[in-house]
Amino acid sequence: MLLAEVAATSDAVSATRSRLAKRAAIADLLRRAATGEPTETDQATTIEIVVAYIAGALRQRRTGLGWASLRDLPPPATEPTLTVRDVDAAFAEMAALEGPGSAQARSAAATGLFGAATEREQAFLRGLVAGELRQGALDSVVVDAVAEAAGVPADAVRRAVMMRGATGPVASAALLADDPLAALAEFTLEVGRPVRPMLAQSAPDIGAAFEKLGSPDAPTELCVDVKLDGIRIQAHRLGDDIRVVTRSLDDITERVPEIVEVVRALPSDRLVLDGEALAIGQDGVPRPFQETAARSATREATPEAELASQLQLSPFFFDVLHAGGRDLVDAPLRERLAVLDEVAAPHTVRRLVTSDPDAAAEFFAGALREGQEGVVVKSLDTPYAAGRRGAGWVKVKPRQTLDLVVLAVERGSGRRQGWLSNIHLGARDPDGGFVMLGKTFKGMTDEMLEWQTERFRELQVEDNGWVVTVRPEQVVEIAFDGLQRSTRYPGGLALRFARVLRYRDDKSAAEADTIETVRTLAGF
DNA sequence: TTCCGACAGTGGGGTCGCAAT
DNA sequence: ATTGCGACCCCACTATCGGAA
Repeated sequence: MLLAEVAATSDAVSATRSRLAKRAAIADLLRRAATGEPTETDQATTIEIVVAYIAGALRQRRTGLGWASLRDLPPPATEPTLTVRDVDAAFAEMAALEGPGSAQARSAAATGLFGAATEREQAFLRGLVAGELRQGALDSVVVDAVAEAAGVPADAVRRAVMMRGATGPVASAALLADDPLAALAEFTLEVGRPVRPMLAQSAPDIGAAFEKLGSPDAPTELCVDVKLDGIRIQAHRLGDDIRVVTRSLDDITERVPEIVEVVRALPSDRLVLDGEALAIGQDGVPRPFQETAARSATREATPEAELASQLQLSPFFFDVLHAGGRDLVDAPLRERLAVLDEVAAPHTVRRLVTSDPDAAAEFFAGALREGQEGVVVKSLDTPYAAGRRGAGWVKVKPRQTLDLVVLAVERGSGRRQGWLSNIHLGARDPDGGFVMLGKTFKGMTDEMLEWQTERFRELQVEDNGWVVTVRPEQVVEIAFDGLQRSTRYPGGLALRFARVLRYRDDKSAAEADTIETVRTLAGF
């Protein structure tokens, strides 16, 4: 199959806002991809590549190519000749390059590939490399399209994808099998093969979380887990063979020997566990997320690094998908927790099971006093809905706010093209001026974007084509999750997950919060 | 007919590893 | 040694479509 056909489908997908029409266009592409290659193997490969590309991704996890390396492209070809397998082979080659001179070799390979692409194909490839296709369809829509093309229920495909941890192999199986449903049914949980993790929704407070999960009439018993501020881990154990992966199913086994040891010492030798890993201080208090992130991102535990850091990650498990030969994905949480306590104690997350929102609120407050991030409220009746932001789990975190001053605005892109979008935030310095603490584009409605575009044009003092600097007069109320150390900003600290609550026209910049207030909040 | 669940989009800060400078 | 880029860890929020109620 030609790359041009995939690009043409991408155009059709972009051109409509209807998800059903997007799905139909992709299903049609997949049907065509499922025929026309010489061998069954080529056929399967082609489907896998097309599934990746039309979902806006390359098959290679890392190519070393990024936005910056595509600034200067060779002149485009006039006729489309590239097949999707040519393109995949080219990226595979680039991904395999390493060592001195690799950047040049990669650049040469990219020039070769892009030089063989037409103008339209170049744009499509650039979108794939940068992960910015913006056609209104990602993996979920493609999964639905696979179902349509194979003539099977979407749930059957979705479930197979969650078990396989990837869409490509599931799509080729469904599209090439004589009996697609039977082929999909063969994708079952396999110990050692990562599964897409179940995600949580969020709620502003415990009461809202209970409302989402409980029955409106009678009190409902719910599980309240402490939410830890670390990295998500999924641990697989098959005898002495242990594997640890992250939320995106990246294998980090080599980086976390201490977690491997914990799992190895558990009483069951066939396990799939879901949990969180983080660094805990000598005092038992969780270390800041930045330290956990640094520890888990360090690839080789060199002896010096080991000595220097002394920082160990501790795993805390909150779910179990398989134990001792028994699959638990479809079992209700209540049952899974009973098994979890048998196989993972004491390395489990602390929890409370209650139907009383007040008791849950007290538990939440206690978790915060311990230095934890918050809680996750869970229905005890739901199965493990992998890979979807299912309604079964709801997280609750505290929210802090500050009144800050807008120092500059950046032009928006994509659907925010034409609007001033991303605002720079400053705290007042009592000695004069403002100290920048970060930026945010979150929490803005279209109406606010419209308003702020006009407002900041009024306050404009400079426009360099990307950033519009403004007179520091507009106060904005910002919500955020916490403060972290920063080397980027002059105050040495930055806001974590800042978002706009509202613009405050009742306050002048002279009444905005000061950098001292922020420092006191941060405690450093 | 209205409501709401699921999805895509729009980017945020920090960290490491790696190649080039 | 420093710098710039790529990849990936954490993520919040709004707009929209289309099926459920």
